[in-house]
Amino acid sequence: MQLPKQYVPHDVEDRIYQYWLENGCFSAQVDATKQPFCIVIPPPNVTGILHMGHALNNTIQDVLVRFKRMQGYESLWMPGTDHAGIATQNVVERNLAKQGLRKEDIGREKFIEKLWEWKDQYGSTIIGQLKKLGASCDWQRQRFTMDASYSEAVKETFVRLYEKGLIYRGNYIINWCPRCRTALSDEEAAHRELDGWLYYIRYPVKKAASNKRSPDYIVVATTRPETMLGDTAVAVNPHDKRFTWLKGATVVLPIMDRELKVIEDEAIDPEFGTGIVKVTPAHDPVDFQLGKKHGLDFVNIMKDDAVLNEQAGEFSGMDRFEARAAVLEVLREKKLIEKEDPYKVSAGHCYRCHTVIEPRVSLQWFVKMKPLAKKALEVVEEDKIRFSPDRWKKVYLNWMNNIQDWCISRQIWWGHQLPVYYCRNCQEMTGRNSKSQIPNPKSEPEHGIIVAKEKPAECPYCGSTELVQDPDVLDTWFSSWLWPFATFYWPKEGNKDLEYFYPTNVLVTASEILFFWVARMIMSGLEFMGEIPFGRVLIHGTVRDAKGIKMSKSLGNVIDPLEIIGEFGADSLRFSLMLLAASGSDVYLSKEKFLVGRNFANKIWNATRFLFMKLEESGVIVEDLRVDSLGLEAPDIWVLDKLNETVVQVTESLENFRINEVTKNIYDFFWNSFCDWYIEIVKDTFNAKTAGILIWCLVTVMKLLHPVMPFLTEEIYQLIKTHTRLNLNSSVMTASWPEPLPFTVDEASRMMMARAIEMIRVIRNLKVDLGISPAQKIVMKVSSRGDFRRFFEDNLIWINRLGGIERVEFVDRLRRILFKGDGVELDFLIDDIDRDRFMQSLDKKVTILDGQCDRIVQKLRNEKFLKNAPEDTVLQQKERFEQLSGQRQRLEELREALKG
RNA sequence: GGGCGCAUGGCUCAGUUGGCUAGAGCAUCACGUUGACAUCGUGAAGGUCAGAGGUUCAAUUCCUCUUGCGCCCACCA
Repeated sequence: MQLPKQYVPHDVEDRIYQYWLENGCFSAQVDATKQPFCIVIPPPNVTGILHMGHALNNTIQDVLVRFKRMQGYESLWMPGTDHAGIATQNVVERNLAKQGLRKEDIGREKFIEKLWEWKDQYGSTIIGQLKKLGASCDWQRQRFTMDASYSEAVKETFVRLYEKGLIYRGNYIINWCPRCRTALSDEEAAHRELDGWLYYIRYPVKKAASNKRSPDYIVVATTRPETMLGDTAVAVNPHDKRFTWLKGATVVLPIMDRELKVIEDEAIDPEFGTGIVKVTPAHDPVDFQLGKKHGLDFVNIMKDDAVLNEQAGEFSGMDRFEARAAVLEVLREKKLIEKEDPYKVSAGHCYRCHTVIEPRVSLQWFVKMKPLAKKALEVVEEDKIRFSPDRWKKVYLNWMNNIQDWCISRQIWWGHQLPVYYCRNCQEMTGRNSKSQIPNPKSEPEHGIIVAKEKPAECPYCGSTELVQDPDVLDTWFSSWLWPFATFYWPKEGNKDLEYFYPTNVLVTASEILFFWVARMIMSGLEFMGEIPFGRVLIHGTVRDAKGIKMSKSLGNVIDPLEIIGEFGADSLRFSLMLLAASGSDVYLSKEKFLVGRNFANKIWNATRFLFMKLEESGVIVEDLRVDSLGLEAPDIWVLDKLNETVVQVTESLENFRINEVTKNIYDFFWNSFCDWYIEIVKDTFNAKTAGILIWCLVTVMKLLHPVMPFLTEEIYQLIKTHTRLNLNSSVMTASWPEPLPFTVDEASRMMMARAIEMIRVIRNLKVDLGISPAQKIVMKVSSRGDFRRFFEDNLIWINRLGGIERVEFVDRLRRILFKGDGVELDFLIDDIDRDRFMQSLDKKVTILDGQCDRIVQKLRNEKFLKNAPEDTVLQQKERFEQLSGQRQRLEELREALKG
């Protein structure tokens, strides 16, 4: 069988993935004889298309899961998707808009139907893409956050929290997205700084309380002038002497001609603006607090699409930004604007559609977070849950300590409808933004509100059967936060899977959803399971483009992982990503970066191809490796020692989530030690012994590399089976993780190899320094004694080969010496050497050595160093000095000899 | 306003209790088709480890400050 000269991933990947699926390689079962290892996938949105962030996130997970599986754990990677309320609804709404329809035109039921249709058709796109990436998820367990069983869990938790008094309904100021027309949580409002203006507006003073003469007007500063239409007070700091006269005065709101109260509050910063604040309790979070505290009126001036309502008088019907301009115009006309300063305005933006958020008083449902946060703080403080990198611990604790109540009701249709029923008889079914805008928070259960998993037959308060379910749905994260246990069909009784796999082991995620998701999962796990949901949180960096800008579709700077897979293969993509993703640091990508992975895959492929060729050529049959009976020679021991070292390092790096070290170590061993040295060394002495070692190294590397490059390693593993008689596992992915081979390396042979390798480098260098073509084989005269002489002669074949040497003549003494090493002197049988060039290179080496020696001498002459430094260090430096000065001495002699 | 992170050859990064000659890959240059691989081989050049100060016998590494870049949090009207 002839293998192609280049590794062609397309021929391999789909076939192998299919093989894994058919053999149930990804499925995990409860197995009491094994330790479980479980990762739950951060469920991608059903609207999702695989991007580099996913590729990074999921490759890390796959590496860990595959590693643990090979280590003998019952390894489960739980997959699934998130219904992504707002995002998905937006997509389907857009599709509807193409037909000129709004969701209201077809009604809720029909619209939901359309959403499910869309989900069935496109919702698994990203799952297919994850398969392309090589993800070894247990697909039979795939879950969706709106599965019937999952909905049960959502309802269960809502009811439990409500019964515990941790869920309440109330009129509060919330973040409102006028485009999505829904409330958002604080986390969903992303603050961004924009260039804006600070307007100074004059408010006329009608009458002052004191008889003293007072100004005709006061000046307030605002960035959102249109909100003045909802002003019901002005406020000053009680200690601000400038405005004592204002106390008891009546201020008139321009345009609206409304009388405003004057209030005093410590919260007002006298330094800011004019020291007087306009207060708009219904449209500003701070003002809302002031309004509640001082019993102000709440005037809501906007409809749910941020168009001003009838409360806005002449501006009614205008969009908020139109109204801003219009209000300013009127004020300018009336000469009520004192000044306008350019100003950086920080405004919340909807994290789904990026529209500017409007703070707004609204009747919503909330979760009380402080009680849930308590334990979630403890488990992280006590390191029961550990973050990697650990700096995230601080970020987490800081957020958790300052946690605010969570607004969970959304005014959209796609999602889990609140398990809340209103009795028409007891509850007046007013609209959400009824005229009564005065906040009326009640944590006591209200009459006529029934919270239950199923619709009750009648109202428990009055017996009426006219019950209506709350039309709102829950925040998507209210279902996602149950992911680590709801995916195991919690709260079903006698749940063996849940018992076995929960708590899960590692959660791998980007820092962006630390608060949205990770923190909340910790709270929900503790609350509902009474146990942490995972022991480790691995936080990786953000994927950026070559300039360091975050990759995003809207910026058009994305590199499509599927395109990379198409061009270079999934393994190349994975390897390159893992190599670049140092733990927790951001990844800067450009297309060229994937060449490393592609080239490495190709290198492995060709080394394999070569080994198979040699096997066929020589007719050697490779059977299981028996190190003790092979009669290992120096290069064999050397390479197996390096291999052992690699096994240890790679295993340790994986245990510590340092995946970029894994790729580096394997790359280095395979390319340098194995290909550049060992294969070259044994090329001419290929026999049963070396074949065994070569194949053993290859098998071991395939295992070590399998978590990162699953396809290539499986393909080669299978090929090894057909080319040898090794007793291998059916698949590399279920093979056992490598252990270091049990043998000890004697220090002497290790030294011999190191010296031989060094000598070959010297010979190669000499050729360059002497102006000899590397292709030209030279005859070398050698004077060597003792062990190294013996080693030299024993290993002559490969030393000659790698040094480009025709033959070696051993002599007692050299007349001319080109190199003096430890126990060896060399000369080339060649007359016309480029003496100047050679001298030059010698000079340079001497200079470098001089510098190094000087530094050490300085240290060794320093009494304080000798006194204070540990003995080891001093000894080390002394040895080092011996070595360097020896080298220097020999170079000096060479120089003298050449001169003379 | 508070907190965090990063700054190492042209580029991307290693450098894990302070002490071997600060390493690698890519890019550059020179040479090379020696029976796998030009997606390759051999070799070379390239670094005041951002700046200043401090601790120490010794600092890329620890501390302080400065500068530059990035991120997160916050009720800066």
